[in-house]
Amino acid sequence: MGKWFPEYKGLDLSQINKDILKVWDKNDTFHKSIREVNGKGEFIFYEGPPSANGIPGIHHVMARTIKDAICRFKTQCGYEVKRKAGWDTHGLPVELGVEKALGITKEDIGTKISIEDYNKVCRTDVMKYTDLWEDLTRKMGYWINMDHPYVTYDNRYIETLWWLLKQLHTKGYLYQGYTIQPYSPAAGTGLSSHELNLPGCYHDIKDTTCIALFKLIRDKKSGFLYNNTETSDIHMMAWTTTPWTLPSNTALAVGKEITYIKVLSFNPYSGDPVTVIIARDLLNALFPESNAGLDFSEYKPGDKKIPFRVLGEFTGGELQGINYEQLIDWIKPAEGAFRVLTGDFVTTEDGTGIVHIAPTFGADDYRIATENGIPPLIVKRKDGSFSPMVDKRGYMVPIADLDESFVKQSVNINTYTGFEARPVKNEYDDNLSPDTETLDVKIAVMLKQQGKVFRIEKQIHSYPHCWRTDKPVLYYPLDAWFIRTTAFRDRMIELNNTINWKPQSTGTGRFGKWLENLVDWNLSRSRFWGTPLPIWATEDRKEEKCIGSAAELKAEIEKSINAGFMKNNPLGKFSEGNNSSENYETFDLHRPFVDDIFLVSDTGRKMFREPDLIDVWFDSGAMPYAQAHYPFENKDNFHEMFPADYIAEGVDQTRGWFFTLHAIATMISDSVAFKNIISNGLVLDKNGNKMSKRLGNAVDPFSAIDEYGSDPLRWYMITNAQPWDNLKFNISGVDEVKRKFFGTLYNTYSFFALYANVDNFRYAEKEIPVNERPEIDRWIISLLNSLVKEVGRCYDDYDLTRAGRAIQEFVTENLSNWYVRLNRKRYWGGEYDKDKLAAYQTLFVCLETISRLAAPIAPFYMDRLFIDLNDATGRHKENSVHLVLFPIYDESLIDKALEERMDIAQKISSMILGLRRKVSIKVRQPLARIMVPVPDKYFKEKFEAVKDLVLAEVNVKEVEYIDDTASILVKKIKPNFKTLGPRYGKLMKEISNAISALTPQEIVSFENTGNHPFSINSQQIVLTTGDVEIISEDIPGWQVANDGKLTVALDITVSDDLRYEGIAREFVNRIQNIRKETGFDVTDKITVLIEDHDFIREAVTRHAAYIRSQTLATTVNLVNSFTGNNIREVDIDDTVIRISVIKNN
RNA sequence: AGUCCCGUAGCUCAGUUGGUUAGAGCGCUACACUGAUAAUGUAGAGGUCCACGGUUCAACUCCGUGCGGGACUACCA
Repeated sequence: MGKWFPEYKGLDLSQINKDILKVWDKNDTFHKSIREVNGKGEFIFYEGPPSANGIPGIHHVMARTIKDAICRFKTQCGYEVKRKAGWDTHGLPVELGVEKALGITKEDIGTKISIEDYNKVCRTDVMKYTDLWEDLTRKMGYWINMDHPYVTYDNRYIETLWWLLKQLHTKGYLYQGYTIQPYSPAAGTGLSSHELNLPGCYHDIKDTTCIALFKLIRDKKSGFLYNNTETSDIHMMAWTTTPWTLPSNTALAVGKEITYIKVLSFNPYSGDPVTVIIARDLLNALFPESNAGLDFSEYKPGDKKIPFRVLGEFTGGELQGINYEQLIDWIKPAEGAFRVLTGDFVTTEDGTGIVHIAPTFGADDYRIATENGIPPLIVKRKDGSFSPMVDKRGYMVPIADLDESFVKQSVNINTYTGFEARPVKNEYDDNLSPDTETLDVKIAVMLKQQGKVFRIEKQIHSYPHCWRTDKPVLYYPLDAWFIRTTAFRDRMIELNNTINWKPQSTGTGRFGKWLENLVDWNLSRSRFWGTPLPIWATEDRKEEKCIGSAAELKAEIEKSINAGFMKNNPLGKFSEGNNSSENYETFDLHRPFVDDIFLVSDTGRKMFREPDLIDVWFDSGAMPYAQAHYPFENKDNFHEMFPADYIAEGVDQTRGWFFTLHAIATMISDSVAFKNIISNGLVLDKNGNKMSKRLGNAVDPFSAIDEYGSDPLRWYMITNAQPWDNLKFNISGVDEVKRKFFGTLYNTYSFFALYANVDNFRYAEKEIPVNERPEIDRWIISLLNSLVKEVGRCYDDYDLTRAGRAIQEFVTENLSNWYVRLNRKRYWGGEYDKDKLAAYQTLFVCLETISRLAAPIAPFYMDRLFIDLNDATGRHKENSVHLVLFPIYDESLIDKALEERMDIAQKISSMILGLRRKVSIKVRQPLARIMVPVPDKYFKEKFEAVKDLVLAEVNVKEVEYIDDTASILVKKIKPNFKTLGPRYGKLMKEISNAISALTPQEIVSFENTGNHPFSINSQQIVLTTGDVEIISEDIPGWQVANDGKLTVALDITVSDDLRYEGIAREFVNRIQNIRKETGFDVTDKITVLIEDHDFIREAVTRHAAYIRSQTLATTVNLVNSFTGNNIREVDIDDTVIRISVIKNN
């Protein structure tokens, strides 16, 4: 005898989770699933490596479900799905975590703790929650290959990174420059953006602002400006909140499309006439409209009201390229300075619409200056280095610090002397009292005396402060290494257009726009735990070397030893070509060890390593290469792992991992790194707030999985909202999924198993051809095939949400609530005949197909279901749903007409049930007939096919069609806007009114003749039946219900015959309940004795046979008195009857 | 500030090329049904489809401008 279909006491998804994990372990299911079928080939997935120094959260379950479901689906499609796990181990979060744990700050590293010890702590700390992560991976059913995960701190991983960097360096794409970064002069350190975002960093401070006047040089370019000027000079006005940057000014920026005007007026401080240029939109901010009419001749210096006159108008584009005189002549810059540029960041919201550019102190300034070849204002120091004219302590450079010949050439000692060695903000010098005149004020006053300023004002604005010292931050240029990503901008955009983004808008919008506005990638990080920059340079930076492999480094060190710069070779034990971890553990490429390596230049000079680390995003973005240790390994089969077919991460990775993957692949391989991508949104708490440990609203994935099992969690996350929408995570939603979807599916299976076991169904019989099965079987099979088609299409399109929703709808609505409900009687009792077999086969196939369709999203329960179905029948040789191929749909089994018929049946049934409820007649009480008006000629044919189902469902004897339309039906007519709208346009409103005004007679005649001519505004209009919708709304004297075109009427007369039958059904119901309460088995035979009573006598006598058949009773007798036990009292229509139900021996 | 996502019932979400009664589930209320029962059915209450403007015979749907929530990037005279 074959196995049974297992029957369960209840649905415990948490237990199933655990059981299935054991089964997978025992059968090694995951490894078996990594195979290809039918030569499908590989499907490559890249895992965005998590960092194991944090505890996994519920959002990781979300992201990983999305990853997992697609990979499982592709496995089911026959692909060999490659997916290597990895760990991200470098980076600031790790360091900050360690700093916190050790109670130290960045300054302590190298002093209180050695870099070596510090990095040692980082190395262990970063893996501290590895166990938790692996546990989550396992419990949530995330199938990823954990056998040999890549680890970014591994020397082999770093070696690939170095190789990649060398490729870029060789081609000139890796260069040193500087970048404007927030810097704390008081703490002597740069600040990261997150340090700037710490709460309380921004304070309001009061600054001196001024509008400076930049005198233009009259030449060919500017000549057109002077044609109607009364003054000999023309000035551009530029506003600044940091007058101390004015000495560093080397350019002015205007907006290309912005309109500027030339204004004649007086300098309010000197009283001299001036001609100035300002944006037209901002004219009245400086020159009040009310002063426009003032007489120039009456103006006296010192007057509050200053007359002005507009003399001309031009665009920013016309001003481009004009030269001006240096505003403050302390230090001369290199050639090419003092030019008007155009910049897209210039606005007319405040100031003058003209922006002063100091390339050494502003990010925008730096960028626009670089793009236009404008030199920054820098000074040469005694040690030969160059720096901005403000030093890192926040002081104007003292003349004494400067190179002597530079001073001779470029410094105006007379003018500079009063200002050198002053702090740019008083806070930087503890000896200065807060009310000391600031440098800003001093400069402003100086400009005022020289007539070079138009207005001086105090302004309050918010400004970032250093969180350690609480002193204002300085934006300061710091050395950094860059990758020239801008050189690849167009190619990156081109390649991006070939990527399938989900949602598309993230690709074209957020990511696409990011690429269009790309700047060079700042690779430098002044930290300790990370991949060191493999560049060595001589002290004067004239010569540099970029190292691309361990072997190369070893060889270079040998040269260095020969040159006498090193004593021994730290890579001495390393042997090239041996890729074992042992070989790669004989040295360490991290700091401080690399810092102690000195190389020799080609000219024999000593070279030092550049102290920076590289951005960790380079680590993760290089993962396609580095996980393979390319090109040191996998050189020939790299195409089998690159590019990825699919990746998925949170949308917050757009500028992170998504970008670095894309950039590196473009630069190194001229290829995309991934072909398809899902970027998901955030997981918020149920109120839409960000989850955080601090607020205590974070959901623990482990306890959620433990309570519900992973499947409901996964199902909820996928089906509740599209992945890219933020998910408001509510655990009650998980509970609902459990009850609604899994509960219903489990019930359906339980129902099937119960009867299949009774009848010993094992799917051993020959399959009954679908066209020989009953209508309702063909209907559910049709829907099932439609479902397979739809779900497959959705998965193929990376649309998990639609796939899951379609499956759920099918299971709960169609399979359970309609198919099983209507077919229950086919399974219990009766012969094991063809009809019953068809019922079993149909339901079995539905269940089995569902398990295969839903397996990617709910891998545990679906495998349970599949195994239970398959073990009893042995239909598949595979012992897991994850090893079986995705179902294939049969187009010929999809019958849309049949689906429509059943839709009619469902609607009419529910209308009749509604009517019964309205008049309070129980469904158990049979009724004689329903009447259905026939809306069109095909209707009768359609309804005949499903008539029996409807009648059985609503307990009515027969159906009567009403095709005679005129007499009893009350009709309603509605215009069909879709056909009429395009034809009549503006007349629609009146036509609509005319149609609703039709009398019943007119409607009838319209129906009979098939057209209805009439006129509106003397325009002739002819309606045909296609232009309107005629529905039968009411049948006077009947209980009637409507749903769209469908109408049904119910005859509610209860004759004696019907009443007797109703009573008999009441008895069946009571006896069934007694059977169940008493604990009889479903198959037990019984004897029923009913106390005789006038009210029920006729009913029981007439329908004894019916009662017997329904309740498995051998005898149903009326008696006057009882003996024996199990005597109950039942209430039938308020009459109490005693009844005895006894199991036969 | 820029870019992107979202805004439909108390809650979570559908709503397909614009077409006239805007749907589902949960929750609430009432009544039914029940040898699938931690289910199920029917009905009721609950909507200015964020606002305003435009296109159109017709806008939840298309366009524009705001407002609100969120994410990322950036911090500017």
